[in-house]
Amino acid sequence: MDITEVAKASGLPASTLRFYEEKGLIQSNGRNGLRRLFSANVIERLALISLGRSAGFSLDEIAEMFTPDGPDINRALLSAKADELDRTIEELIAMRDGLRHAALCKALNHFECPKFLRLLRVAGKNRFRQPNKLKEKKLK
Amino acid sequence: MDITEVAKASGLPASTLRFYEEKGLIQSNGRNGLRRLFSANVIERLALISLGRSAGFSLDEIAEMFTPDGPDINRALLSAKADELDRTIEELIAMRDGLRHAALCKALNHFECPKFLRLLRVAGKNRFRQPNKLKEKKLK
DNA sequence: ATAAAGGCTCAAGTCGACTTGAAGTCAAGC
DNA sequence: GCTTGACTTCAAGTCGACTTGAGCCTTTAT
Repeated sequence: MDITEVAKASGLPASTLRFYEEKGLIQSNGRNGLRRLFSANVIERLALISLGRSAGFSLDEIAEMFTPDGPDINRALLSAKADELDRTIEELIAMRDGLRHAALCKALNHFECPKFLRLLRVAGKNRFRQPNKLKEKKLK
Repeated sequence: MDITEVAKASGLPASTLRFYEEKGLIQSNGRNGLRRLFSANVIERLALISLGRSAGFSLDEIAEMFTPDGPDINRALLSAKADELDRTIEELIAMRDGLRHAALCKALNHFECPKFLRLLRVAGKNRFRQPNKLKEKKLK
């Protein structure tokens, strides 16, 4: 596949694909003249990267998880990341429940609503983290 | 409370608290000379902000959700954000299961493992998003 | 054979979320 | 009364993840 086909199939701009290749997250297998050629499985790999990003992992972390630099993959690392996700999932559930409650609750100020506060405190046990923005990317 | 007390209680550096105040995410209620004074409920508000961040919301989104600029809060917005979180949670669950499987699976390459691919595809139905880094912040 | 389309490289720019640094203020202790 | 240390402002810097722009090279259609 050439780069625009991959771009269309994945929804990512070509510039991002070049950037990911430079970072070692994907590989092109050879060139047609100047032009990169990709094998079809790059699409799956991009889906995985995208999923990892939406799970809050950085590109470096994703590379670490899925680009074995040693003889085999780091299973302990994968388990640790899975555990990390479990904690994040709990937080998101608390946040979602808090939002849903706040959308219905009659209290003017959520901070006066004991139910809301309790939902917050459930997630309050966690250590501090800071993920980032979410941008939308339309699929053409 | 003064700014260092808030910093200790929340685990956030004073610089971040000033930054959040400037953005309108928190308020100081008056000054003692030059120095900001905060009321105790700022701690809860910071917990909420922190939770929102870990749920992938930007500071602007959090402000939008929890700083009513009209007569009352935007309940539809809160529901929409809750729905957004539901989709994110599903993705994270798929990712977590994928990671856990990959940590055990004997296949050299995850892309050759049908179980792993199936887990990916579950989350593949979603549109593309891109959150960001997670940094750790120690609580002293 | 030439021009337009689209790929290429490489450097620089952008954006959100902070952080850092310089320079000033002020209350408290010696 | 002067230093010290914790606070203040404001501008500039940083970091990750891309995006954009300039200038160059090919392939393809005319």
